[in-house]
Amino acid sequence: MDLVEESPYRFRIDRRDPMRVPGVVFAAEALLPEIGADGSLEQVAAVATLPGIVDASFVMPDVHLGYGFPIGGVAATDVAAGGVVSPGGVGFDISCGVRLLTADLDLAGLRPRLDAVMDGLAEATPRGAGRGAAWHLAGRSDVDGVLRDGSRYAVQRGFGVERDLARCEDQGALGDADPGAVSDRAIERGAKQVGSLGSGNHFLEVQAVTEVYDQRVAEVFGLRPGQVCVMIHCGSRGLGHQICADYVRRMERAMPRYDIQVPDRQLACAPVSSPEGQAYLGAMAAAANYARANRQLLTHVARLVFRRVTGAGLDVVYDVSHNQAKIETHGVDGERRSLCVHRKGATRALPPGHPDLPAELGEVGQPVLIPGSMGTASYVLTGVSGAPAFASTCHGAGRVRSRKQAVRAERGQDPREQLVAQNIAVRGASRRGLAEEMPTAYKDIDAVVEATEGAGLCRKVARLVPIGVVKG
DNA sequence: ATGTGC
Repeated sequence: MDLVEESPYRFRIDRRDPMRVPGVVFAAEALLPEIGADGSLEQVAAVATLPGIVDASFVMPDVHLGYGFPIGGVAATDVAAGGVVSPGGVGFDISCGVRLLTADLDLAGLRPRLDAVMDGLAEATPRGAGRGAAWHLAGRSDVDGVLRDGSRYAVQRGFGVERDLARCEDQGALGDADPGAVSDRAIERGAKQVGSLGSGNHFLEVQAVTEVYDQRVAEVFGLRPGQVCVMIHCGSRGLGHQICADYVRRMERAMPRYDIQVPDRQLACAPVSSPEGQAYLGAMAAAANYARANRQLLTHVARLVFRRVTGAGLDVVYDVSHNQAKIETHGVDGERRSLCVHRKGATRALPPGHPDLPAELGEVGQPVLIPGSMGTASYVLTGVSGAPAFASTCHGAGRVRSRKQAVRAERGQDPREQLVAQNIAVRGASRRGLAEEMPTAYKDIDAVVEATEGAGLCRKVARLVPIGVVKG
C-alpha cells in the first residue's frame, strides 16, 4: 500500500475508485515497518468506500488487522447523507474499554501487602471464558436495568457511589439503548457474566504512577508520582459478541435492499436511519451499558479487596470505551453535521471546554486511558483542541503478531517467569494465555503514544507501570 | 474479543 507522507506523523493513502475519501495513517516513520504487513491498510482503503463516509478513513499508530475494519480505526459517516453504521466498525467486543482507579496509597505503603492484595484480587475477580461473575442478574428487570442504565443501574443497586458516574463517559450509561433489539441468546449469554474479566488481552492491573508530564492536568485527574492505581480492561463478554454476530448477519441480508455494495462481506452495514441501522445502534448501546456495568462491578470487587487488605479507598479517574459507534456533531467542510463516528480500537479524546465533560474536567480535557501490553507501561492522556479524526486517539500498543505467532515465539520460554523477573506479580491465565499477550507480540507502547502526541491527537499526562496483574 | 478451533 502506497503511503504519502503529509507531515512527520501523518501519512495518506490516496483516494482511488471505489474509495469515496482518502485513507489517513497516523504513525511515526519508525513504526511503519510494523504497520500494514498484516493487510490492515487494505482494510483502511476498503472502509473508505462506505456510503456517507466523510473526511477520511483514519487509523491510529496501533493499527492491526480486524474483522472487516482495522483495529485502531476511526470512520465517520454523515447520517443525513445516507451514511451507514456497520457492526464490523465497532467490533465483536462492543464497548470494550478501560477504567482507571486511584488508591489513596503510595507504592511504598502497598509493597508489604502486595501479595495479600493480589491474592485477594485473584480470588474475587471472576475471569476466563464462561466462568461466572460477581453479579448474577435476577430476572428480566435486572437485565433491562443493566442494558438501559449501565453503571448507573449498578450504582443504584449498591455497587458503587454517585461520584463514580460523573467520571464515566456518558455519565455511566449510553442513551437510546434498546433491550428489545437484543436477542434472547445474547441475553442468555450475558446474564451470568456481569462483573467478570473475560480473557485475551483483558486484565485487572495494580499499577504505580512513575512519570507525570503535565502537573496541572494530573492534579485535576487525581494523579501524583508514586501513587498506586488500579486499571480495569474488559468489555461486554458473550453479550456483545452475540449482538455483533446477530447484526452482521442481519445487515448482510439487508444490504441489497439499500443497494449497498461493499468490497468485503465483513463490512456489512445499513444506513443509520434504516430500521436495521436503528436496531443495531439500540442493541449496541445496550451492550455498551452492559460493558460499563461490568467495569463498575469489577470496581466494586477491587474496592472490597483494597479496603480489607490495605484500608485504602479507590476513586474513579475515568471510564472510557474504545469499541463503539456514536452519533456526534462535528464540523465537516465548515458545516456542523450529525455523524455516526465508529471507533474500533480507538479512544474518544474530548478537548478542554467540551460540553460533554463534567465541570471539574472541563478546563483540562477528557482523561484518555491507554493500556500497554502485558508487563509494559500504560498511559493517561488528554484530548486537545483542533485535533483531527473527530476527537480520537489510539487505544493501546496494537498487535504485531497474531496470537498463534505469539505462542510460537514464546516456545521453550516461561512467560510467567519473565514477568516475575521484572518484579511483576501475576495471578491467573494459562501459560498459553500469557504467551499470547507477551510484549513481543505488540508494538512499543511508548512509540505508539509518542506518535499520537506528535500527530496532534492528544497530550501525555502520566505514565504508569504494572506492579501486579490479574489475567483472564 | 468469543460457551476460544473447520
